[in-house]
Amino acid sequence: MEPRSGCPINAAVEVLGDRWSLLVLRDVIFGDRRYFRALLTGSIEGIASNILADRLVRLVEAGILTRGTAARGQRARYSLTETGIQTLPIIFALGNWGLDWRPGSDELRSRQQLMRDEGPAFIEELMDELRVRHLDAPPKPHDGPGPFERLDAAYAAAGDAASERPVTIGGVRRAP
Amino acid sequence: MEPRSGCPINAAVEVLGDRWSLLVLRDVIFGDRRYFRALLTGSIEGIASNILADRLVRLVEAGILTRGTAARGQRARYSLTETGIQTLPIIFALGNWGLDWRPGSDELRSRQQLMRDEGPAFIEELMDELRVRHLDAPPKPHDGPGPFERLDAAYAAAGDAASERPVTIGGVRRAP
DNA sequence: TATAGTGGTTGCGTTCTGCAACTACTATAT
DNA sequence: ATATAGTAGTTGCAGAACGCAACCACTATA
Repeated sequence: MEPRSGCPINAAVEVLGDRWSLLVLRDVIFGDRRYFRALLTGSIEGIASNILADRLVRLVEAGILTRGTAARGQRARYSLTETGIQTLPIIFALGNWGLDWRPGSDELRSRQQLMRDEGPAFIEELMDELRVRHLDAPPKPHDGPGPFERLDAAYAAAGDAASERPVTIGGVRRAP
Repeated sequence: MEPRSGCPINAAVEVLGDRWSLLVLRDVIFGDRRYFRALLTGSIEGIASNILADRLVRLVEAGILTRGTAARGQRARYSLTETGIQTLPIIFALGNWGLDWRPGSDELRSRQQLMRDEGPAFIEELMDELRVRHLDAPPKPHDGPGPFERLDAAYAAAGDAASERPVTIGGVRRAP
């Protein structure tokens, strides 16, 4: 994989510029999916197992993920490196653009909306929390829920609202 | 091109997640390359003509570029839309990551370095200038050189420095 | 009338992607 | 001991995307 040029934008595109790598990272970061099966079955876009296997190898080779030592057939845990944690601003920028200029579902858009509303400090907070989860950094004390808890709460609220609306009759919630 | 999911990150990846689209946009934005031949011959990564033609069609379809009306064999000028201008933060984030975590050449890295050093306001300044160039927005008055002139100067200085160093003898510049 | 320049298109071989089935191993329950 | 479920992948194969070189249709200039 010799680089096509010395441009830093190209250097990033060569590693991350395909239809799956950034989605795998998204699921590792926001979904806290650390195992092959979790990434495979949890992917809303439906990644194929051979593609996932290939991307995990590439991301490890690029120094974005590390793979815990595990023999074949054993649970192998993937962790973000600092290099991987630093892809969050890229994912954030992509999500903001998608939110503004592409269609999408309300549930999934709510997470991006919250991140943007909270401002740049929130991204730093998320990255700090990723260092705790993936790099064994000492936890920082928050008052109140952590950044990922707030994201999950926003997502759950939007999901409930979206699934409630069509099955609510006379203000009474019905079974889905 | 039905979306694989309603996630805004995925929505952006579906449009921009390949090995060429963002590099074409980089050349339109930073190199001010507006014509097919300029993009083709100016590409440092060496894009093929059929790939470039395909990407221009896709970027126009996605509402990122517009194509000036021109018959076959006539110069057709491509312009950024507001949607296209708003990809700058994505390109900026990718470049920052590439600068930090991937190797590259000093000349090409200097532009990214300057953008980062100047801070977020500089990105806004660049986007404003793109609106002038591509959307016929009224020019904003600056004192001193515009943002792209500053970038080009940084690039030229780094390029000179890189090519000067080995051919400078006794402090006197020699012909390359 | 020729030459250079415009924006592409066409063949053709290579690489990447995606689906389904399968492999090899471990852990747990019977 | 044997069956079952769960782990992380691998393999085969077909179709799509990519990349190189050559070519096309048109315009402007000499």
